[in-house]
Amino acid sequence: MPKVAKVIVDVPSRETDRPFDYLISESMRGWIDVGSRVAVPFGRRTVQGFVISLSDHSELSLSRMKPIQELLDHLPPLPPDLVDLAEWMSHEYACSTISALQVMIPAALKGKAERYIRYAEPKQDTDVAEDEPDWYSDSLLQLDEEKQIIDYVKASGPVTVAHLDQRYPGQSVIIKQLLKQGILIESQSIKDRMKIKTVKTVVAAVHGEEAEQAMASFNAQSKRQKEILAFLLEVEVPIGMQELLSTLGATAGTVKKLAEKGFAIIEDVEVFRDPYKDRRFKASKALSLTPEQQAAYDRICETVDHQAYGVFLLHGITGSGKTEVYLQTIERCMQQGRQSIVLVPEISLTPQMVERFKGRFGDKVAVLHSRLSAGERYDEWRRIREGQVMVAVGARSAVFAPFPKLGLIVMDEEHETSYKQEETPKYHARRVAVKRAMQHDAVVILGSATPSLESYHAAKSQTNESFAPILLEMRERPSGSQLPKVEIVDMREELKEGNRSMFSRGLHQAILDRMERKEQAVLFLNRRGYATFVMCRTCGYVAGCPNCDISLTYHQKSNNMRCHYCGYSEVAPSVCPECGSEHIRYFGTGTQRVEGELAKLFPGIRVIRMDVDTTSEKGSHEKLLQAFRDKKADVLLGTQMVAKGLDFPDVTLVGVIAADSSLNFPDFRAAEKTFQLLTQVAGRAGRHLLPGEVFIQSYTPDHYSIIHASHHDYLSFIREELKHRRNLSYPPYCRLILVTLSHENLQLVVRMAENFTSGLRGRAQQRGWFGGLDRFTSDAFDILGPIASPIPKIKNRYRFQCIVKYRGDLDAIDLVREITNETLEQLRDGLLQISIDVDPAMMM
DNA sequence: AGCACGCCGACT
DNA sequence: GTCGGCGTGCTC
Repeated sequence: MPKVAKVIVDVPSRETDRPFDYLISESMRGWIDVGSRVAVPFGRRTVQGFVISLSDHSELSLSRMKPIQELLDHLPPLPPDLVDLAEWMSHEYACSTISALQVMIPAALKGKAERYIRYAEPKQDTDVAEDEPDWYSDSLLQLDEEKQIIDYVKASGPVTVAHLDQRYPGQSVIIKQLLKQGILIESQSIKDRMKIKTVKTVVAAVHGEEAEQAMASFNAQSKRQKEILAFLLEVEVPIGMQELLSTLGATAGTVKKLAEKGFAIIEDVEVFRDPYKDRRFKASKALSLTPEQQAAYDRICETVDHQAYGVFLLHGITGSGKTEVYLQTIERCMQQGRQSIVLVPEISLTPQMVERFKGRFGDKVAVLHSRLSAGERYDEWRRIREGQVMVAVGARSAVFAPFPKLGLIVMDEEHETSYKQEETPKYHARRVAVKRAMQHDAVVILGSATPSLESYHAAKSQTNESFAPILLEMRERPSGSQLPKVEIVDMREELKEGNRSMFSRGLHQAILDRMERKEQAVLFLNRRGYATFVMCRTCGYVAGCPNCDISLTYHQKSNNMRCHYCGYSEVAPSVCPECGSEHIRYFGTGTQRVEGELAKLFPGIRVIRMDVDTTSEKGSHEKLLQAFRDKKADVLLGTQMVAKGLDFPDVTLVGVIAADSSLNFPDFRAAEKTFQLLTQVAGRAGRHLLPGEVFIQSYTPDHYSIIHASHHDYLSFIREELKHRRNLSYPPYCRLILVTLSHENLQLVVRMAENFTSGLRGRAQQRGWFGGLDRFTSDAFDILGPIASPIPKIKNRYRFQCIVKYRGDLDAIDLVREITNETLEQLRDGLLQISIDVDPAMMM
């Protein structure tokens, strides 16, 4: 039996990001496992840690090792495969192992040390006894207080430091002294943030003849007890204390008496907080599949039935019934005794979505989402860990659901950027899902109407560099309904003809029509963030970087425009360099402005506005949508968030105010994002009985992303976009790492950023990464920057960034990490922060 | 991250 | 002369 445990301690620092060896005491052997959560002494405090492996040996001598102090859970919170996955993540995303482990478990298990104080029983022949005169000789006043504290601790047993501080305020000095003298002793143990909720249950402890004897033993006075026992004998199974008391009108004292006599047993039983306890879910049965659905399902099942690893990219237009394919594949897995994970973007984890899974699989489903309380989340997670459910539905982090026999991971809307975590560890759930599927010989289904370029390219090229999904297509809607007609409106024409408003005449008229017909409209303002770009309203010209082909960001203070990839900058023009028009200015419209304009142009119009301001409150998101569903408004006006997962029967008009604002967002994915957004929006209208109409307003109406979106033509779009990416060498033709350095001192951070890039460049040169080695461009490795970050200062810290471009087969992550460590060592002031973002979703 | 050890300024 | 400032180094 192993005596040594390698433990990753919960101390977030670079120096402690490695295993520490601990002895497993005799009594704990056999209980400690890989994935166990333990309390260990670390320095002079106690911290939480995770066992990542067991061993019989250690580099350290026995005497230098400390024993594990405490085992914190009955069942290790992490199965071994997740421990392996955490180590993989720490390499792939250049994050600490502890941060990877922490993201896998619910917040409730993030235990912190609590300090306890108890009285040290004086031993007859120790120094403590001899020291006594010493501390008795202090001033009488203090002596009195000391005595009080000692007596209190003696009487009440171990108490927390916090409690003692509260009871004897301002006397921490005395307590410290007593600790120093060894009269009081301090200990620490890990306390979870959340307690397991229990409920008292009662069950009869006697049966048959015994029970008869017991029943006979009651006298007139103990009539109540007799009643209770009779009841318990009848129900046989344990019954909740509350239920027992209320049905019989008895009191807890009576039941306790019965238990004391040994006739009944009162037990604490764990209960699970069920967030969907009061909801009724309409049971649903498997629908019959269309030929397309059937073909996809059959192909996937082939792999599922072999219990082999496989990734499928299910490309199906909006309304083609992808969810039904997921549901039936999950069913198939379940029949084989294997569990499934369903990942959905947080924003579409709506009650309707949950209903589909609960309706089909009932209480075999656990749901994990951010709106749950920490306790509810913890309980749902435990139902997974303890094998009580077969399906986990949730956002990004549900990819870590600790199932024993994982058979399937479904990732719906796989192109969504919310699958990339923006905080450390900055993982992408898609990559993690693929990795987990490999570990488990499981299947991944990536579903989307507009697959990401990464996934589509991987499927087409079948270079198994990262993963090579099998492409499955679904082009029809089971309902047979047609995709709506999309009209592109050229806003330059509108301006030319004297319409300076933000609504084209066509859209204006369409809104009036809906108000008259009592139908509804969704207006969509696809503005992302604050970044402003410079655009000509006459000809649609947008100032872009000559090197990077992304829009330049306008800076008001200096009146210049900059590229936040490579640092190129030029003065903002006052007339359009293309057509000479003076209608050139920075561009950006807020939802409030649109709302004001609507009120002005359409008297009496009822608008629900949905943006970060109106949805910051918990639950407000759903409330607003419900209000709109109840027809409390004519128009729903919002940003991205209105585009997803919405399905309103009375919406017959969708308007995109300005497709340009997302198209010219300074990011190489701007066109892709625009296409996805527009396709999604276009798919929203007219899904029901009423035919739908879509207006897309733009100053660059001939851009391929707008044209192809209007024809619902994914293939043409992706061909064109892939060509662009290849020409400029952006993903999926290379990989990127975004490195951001920050410090309060501007000069310092500039210098360190330069040191970092030159260090990186030098080392890459040594490895021969520069030069004409690769397939598409001149270099296999390139560094852009350093330049000021798009947000150059956050919380008084100046930020500089650089972008590392590299061919996927180079271990650039390792090199970046190495140089990061060296840079941090150059300036050991603890104030320099370097953040590494592998495969960044947003380059900000 | 904490926490202690360790070596230089303004106070009883 | 001491309290305490935070630089530096370590935690199995």
